[in-house]
Amino acid sequence: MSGANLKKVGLKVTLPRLKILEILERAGDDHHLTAEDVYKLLLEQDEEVGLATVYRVLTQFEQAGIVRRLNFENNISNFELDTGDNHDHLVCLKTSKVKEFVDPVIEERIQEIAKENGYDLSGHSLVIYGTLTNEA
Amino acid sequence: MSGANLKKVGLKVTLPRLKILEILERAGDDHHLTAEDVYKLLLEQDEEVGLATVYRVLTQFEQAGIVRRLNFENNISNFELDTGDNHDHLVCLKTSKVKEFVDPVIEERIQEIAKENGYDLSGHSLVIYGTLTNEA
DNA sequence: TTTTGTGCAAAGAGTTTGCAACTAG
DNA sequence: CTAGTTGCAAACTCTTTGCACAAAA
Repeated sequence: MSGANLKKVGLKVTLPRLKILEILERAGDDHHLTAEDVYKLLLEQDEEVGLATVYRVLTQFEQAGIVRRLNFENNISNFELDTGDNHDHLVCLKTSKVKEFVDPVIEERIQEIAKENGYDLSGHSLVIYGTLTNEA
Repeated sequence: MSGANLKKVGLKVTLPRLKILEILERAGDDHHLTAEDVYKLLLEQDEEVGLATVYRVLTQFEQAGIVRRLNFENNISNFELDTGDNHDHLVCLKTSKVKEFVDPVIEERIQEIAKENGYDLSGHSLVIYGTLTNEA
């Protein structure tokens, strides 16, 4: 993911956008960042980017399919790079650590359930909540 | 559900609480009301209840296990009577109509996934989004 | 009467927007 | 040059809180 990709979706290649992309990449799998998180990380590396810009950029990325917006229980948005695999999430209620998983069985049932009920499926959101017991 | 049940969970039987309970009951399966919805319904039947009270009461009901709080995509809370069956939701993106379902296969997979990943399962949230095609 | 609940207005959190200054193409 | 982008402050939406008054037990 880089400048070329930004251009491809019709977004000018600017410093804030590149930096935010970089932060999302660096965050990896079990960090699903809030806008605030991204903003703070930018400050830590002495980038002068406003919080409003972070929101705008994340929203644009979402619309461009670069980023997924996740809504966990707290009514606050978390963002992750959209890797294309349509994974779901396991959230630890103690540590807030997030793990990703894909389950073909569930995936299939979801499609069937949508069909059975006369819905034209467009997506789903599955979050499993629990507490991590013995850390691997 | 009535005054007796309120008392059982340690809540005084008051008019706002009874009226809100009544509204939730009347709403039925495919109406998952926001606090605002409940508030407006109260006004429509000429009940003088403040929005803050609606929020307070719904939160108390949630803690008492009378009500479930649902968070769909929009980061706004919807409330429904907690019937005990742990159902999930199908949401129509056009009409916002909500349908409930229970799927044993998915239920089982969720338990397995939690275990496989070393999580002590405490709950989950599954929402399927789609558009209702030919209304039944 | 004592405890608990209520209404109102104000505060709070997260997010969005208007606008003048700036910058990539 | 000029259309798109940014930072800031102000606005907005949903939700919670402080407090004086009111109602339940």
